[in-house]
Amino acid sequence: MKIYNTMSGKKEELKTINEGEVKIYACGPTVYNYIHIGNARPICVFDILRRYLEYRGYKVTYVQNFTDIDDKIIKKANEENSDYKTVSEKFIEEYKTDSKGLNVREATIHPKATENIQQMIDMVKKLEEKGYAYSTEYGDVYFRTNKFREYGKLSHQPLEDLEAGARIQIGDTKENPMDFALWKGAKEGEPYWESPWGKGRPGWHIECSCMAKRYLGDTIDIHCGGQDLIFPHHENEIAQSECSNGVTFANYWMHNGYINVDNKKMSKSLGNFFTVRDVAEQFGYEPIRYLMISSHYRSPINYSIDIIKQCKSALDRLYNCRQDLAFLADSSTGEFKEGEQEIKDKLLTHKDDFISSMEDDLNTADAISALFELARDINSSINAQTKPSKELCDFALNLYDELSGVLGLLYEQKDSEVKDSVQELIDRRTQARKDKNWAEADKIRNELAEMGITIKDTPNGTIVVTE
RNA sequence: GGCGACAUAGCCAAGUGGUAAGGCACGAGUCUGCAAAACUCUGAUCCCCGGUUCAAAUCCGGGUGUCGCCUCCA
Repeated sequence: MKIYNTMSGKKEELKTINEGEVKIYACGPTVYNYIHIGNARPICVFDILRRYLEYRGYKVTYVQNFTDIDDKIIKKANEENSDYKTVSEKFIEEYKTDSKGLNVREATIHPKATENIQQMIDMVKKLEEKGYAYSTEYGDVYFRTNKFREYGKLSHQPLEDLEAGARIQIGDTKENPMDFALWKGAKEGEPYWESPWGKGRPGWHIECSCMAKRYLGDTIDIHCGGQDLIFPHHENEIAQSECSNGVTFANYWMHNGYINVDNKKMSKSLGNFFTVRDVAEQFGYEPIRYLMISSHYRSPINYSIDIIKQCKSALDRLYNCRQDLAFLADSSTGEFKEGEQEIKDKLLTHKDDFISSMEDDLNTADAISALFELARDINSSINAQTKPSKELCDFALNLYDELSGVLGLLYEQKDSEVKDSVQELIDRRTQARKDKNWAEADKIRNELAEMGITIKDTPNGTIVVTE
């Protein structure tokens, strides 16, 4: 598989440290609020990366952290007259609700920053011993950026250029404006942990360096996150990890593009965000996931209600195909018939297309078009036929589920169990239609509609569409 | 100021040298008692100007426009 590596700026063939295994670290949320559509993008995209790698036979260890101690969490807790732990625990639960709704699989490990304080203290100590860190009179510890010659290698900006744009704060005790906090001395009323530098708490960047090291090792295969983490977060992680461990931190860096609103980046600070929860309540979760898949993960996406509606319609098409096929598979019998082998071969070409798209830097937009082509062939070559064999139906259904499963789509499977009372109405209507008693048939259909049940007639019987 | 991304039909969006995938919406037709679904058909000289080439949406140069990072942010 080819992956675009931010570090090199090129697509590279994925070569893992251990054959057949991939170690992935994905930066997780700071839990002080509901996630918005922009946050949902890396969550969905890298879930698909993981699913695809597993589909291709890799053993994937996927670590995604929760930042559960941070300025913003403390601020939120103060606003609500609460404490950081109450806030973070609440929003970890809310996060899990949303990610489950988006059909994102749980990470192999979901570590929390506060469960790794000792590891962070140890790493900061080590950096201090090696001369990469210094403490100040306020109990803060900073990373000495100009000691790390490669600082800026991920964002492709030499330190001097970064400095030129940096803001210097009055009263700053840093040696250099680009130095960043590894450990923050506790201010009055803030949560703290004991450390060699007094009471304090970890800086944001050190968390990820430590959790990646603890759960995946000194060098990992893929590190991923949003483009806005390239600088300074990931740059700083590299500085911390490589200076303390002495080896390359991550072999591949993957970054997803932004979700925009009216062509402006969706962000909490701009306030132009839509929460996943709100959109899901109106349209369901799945159109959000579909939106992430419908374009390449590095391209920007312009969010709008209209786009979500389009995604929903596109999903309906995929669901319709599957529903008809499943219905048919249920009622059909027998082994491959004459001519069906050709149909099978034709369907398989879409699988090849699907895989080669995914192999090319996770081109989900191209991959999903293969799924639509598969749907079209299933509709015309199987669903429209009166008596396809059971073997062909099952083959097609398995293939369809296989490919949609890699993308994590079509997970809102409708309950195929139809209530007896409903089935009875449908049977009565079927009889009425046989008798050409259209008035009675339409009356029953209206009754069903009033119950919120939509039906459609196919050559192979009547299907319940929604209930 | 430094670094970077993007510009393809009404909308969304693939395609990185050989005359434009897919989806949504619209229209026409087929099928069906009707409805729904499905199927078929219809629609783009790929932001502009040069250049390279037998051949460019695709490479090079120059414009124009939009956005991002350099500050917490996915």
